[in-house]
Amino acid sequence: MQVLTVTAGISSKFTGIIKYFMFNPFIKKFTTLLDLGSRETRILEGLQKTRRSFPARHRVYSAEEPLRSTYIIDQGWIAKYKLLEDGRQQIINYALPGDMLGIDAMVLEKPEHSTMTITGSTLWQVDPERLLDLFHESPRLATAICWCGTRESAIMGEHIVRIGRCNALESIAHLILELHSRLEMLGLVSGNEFEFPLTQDLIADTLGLTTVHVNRTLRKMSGNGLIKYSDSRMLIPDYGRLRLIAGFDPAYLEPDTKPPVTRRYADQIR
Amino acid sequence: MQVLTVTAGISSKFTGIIKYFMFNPFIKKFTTLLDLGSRETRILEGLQKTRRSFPARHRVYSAEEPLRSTYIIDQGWIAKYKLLEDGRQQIINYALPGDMLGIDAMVLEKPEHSTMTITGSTLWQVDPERLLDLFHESPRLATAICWCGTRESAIMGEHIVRIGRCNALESIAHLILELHSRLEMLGLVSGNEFEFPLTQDLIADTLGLTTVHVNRTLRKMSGNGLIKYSDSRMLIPDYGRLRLIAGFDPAYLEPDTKPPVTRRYADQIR
DNA sequence: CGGTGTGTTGAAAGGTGTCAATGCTAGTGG
DNA sequence: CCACTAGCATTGACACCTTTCAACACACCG
Repeated sequence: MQVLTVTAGISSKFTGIIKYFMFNPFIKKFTTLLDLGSRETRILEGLQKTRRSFPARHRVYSAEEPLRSTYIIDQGWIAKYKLLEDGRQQIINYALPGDMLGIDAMVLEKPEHSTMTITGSTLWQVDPERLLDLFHESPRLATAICWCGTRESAIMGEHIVRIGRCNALESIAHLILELHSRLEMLGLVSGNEFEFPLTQDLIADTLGLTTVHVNRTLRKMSGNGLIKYSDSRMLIPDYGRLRLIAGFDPAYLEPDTKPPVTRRYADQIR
Repeated sequence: MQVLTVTAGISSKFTGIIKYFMFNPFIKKFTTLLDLGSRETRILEGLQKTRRSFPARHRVYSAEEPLRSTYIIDQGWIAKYKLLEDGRQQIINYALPGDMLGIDAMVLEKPEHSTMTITGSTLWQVDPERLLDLFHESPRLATAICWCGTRESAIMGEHIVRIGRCNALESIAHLILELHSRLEMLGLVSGNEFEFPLTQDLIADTLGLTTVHVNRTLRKMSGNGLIKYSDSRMLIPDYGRLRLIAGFDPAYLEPDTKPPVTRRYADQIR
């Protein structure tokens, strides 16, 4: 549990900076896109000031109230969702360690969605005005943050396709595979098995289905040996077969190795 | 048709800069968020170099091929969509005058979706590396571009809700009202009536329905006096009633007047 | 003039939702 | 240690929204 004791902004005198990278999913994400100079690393670390913990099933912020903070997820699963007046609920997206939450706060008074923790979670609370500062201090990091937005849009786009044009089996399979890929990038998958804290209720609200139908589909998938699912853990016995059913291609989750942003201004690494 | 003859980067000596703002949906969009200095205006104008026209139902770029350009829409409707292997199609989003297309190109080799024109359209073609330059030249504009991304995410979020949790009637109503609001901001609505070039086929691919069902629902809506729809024109006789059915609130389309981004660094207007 | 794209309608099939009841497990408090 | 509750998973029967398949009308266009 040494990870948990790492302090924000810790000097590299105390902890090898490389080691810190490996343990901090937020900075690690940036290094997959850009080579970071030490000044840039310091700026990113500087964002991570206040650390807050939330229990499972706890609202982080609500679409009803003004949002004065941005967050960076250190650990835990968070759902962004919207509520309809009659109680219907739709989950828009999931945020995992390293993801940012509520960047909206930079340009909007109220967020476009509400958020709740799925599991117990710890977040870095960031002042949105500090984020604006970052845009002025390091244009390279600004583009990287834009990339985070682009990636999230890509995820939402896939989400739209699976809700709109896939049946229950396909869309559940696709959701499982997406989360699998994202967790794998975080080093949270071992042997195609991973923590999967979503209840059937949540899956239903994610894919626009009912709990009952999710249950039936999940049972069928278990029966067919497509998944093994119990005790909040998911196992994918035959990745290829599941992938085929879902029509899943993880490309939209992975950063390109050679986009313009990595080439241009590469000499300004600081 | 004077609008069409305005040249990019035109000097304010020739055309009052205010007038130019009013005619250019891209720059106009920025002015709703930020007060622009003349240098910033020049940077934005500088982006709009090559102007290209496309006929209706024409692909602008495809998810299969590398994307080397970003676009700014001057006029026309463009659909972002994805194709599944078996031919199913899902429209992710619509882009209207003033919107940007393919910002992905800044950070990705291949775009996350394909695009096609709905109507005949004219676009400004922008070099994505020039966009990167913009991040370095004007952090304020960079944040504004981020805001464009945030707004698009908000639109996609609403889209997810209407596909996932709304029935055909609700989601069609919601789509109509969203487009109505967006067109209204562009000054393209007169008396709750507006050009509506979507075929029932396209509506179906947008909302994850079938053409047949869209047709039936649309007929029912016409029968109830909810809409008047013919000849590519849409009329909303009773806005309040349609709004109620759709559960529509245009807040997610409108920029806040006082977000942090407009306050901080306001002294750096140049 | 025929072809193509779009809109329209009917009948039947099917996926998904609704309602309702039950079982199971973990946690709580007495 | 045992009721008791809350949350989640599971199942059956039935209704309904939506799809599928098929056919036809209409306008536009080369």
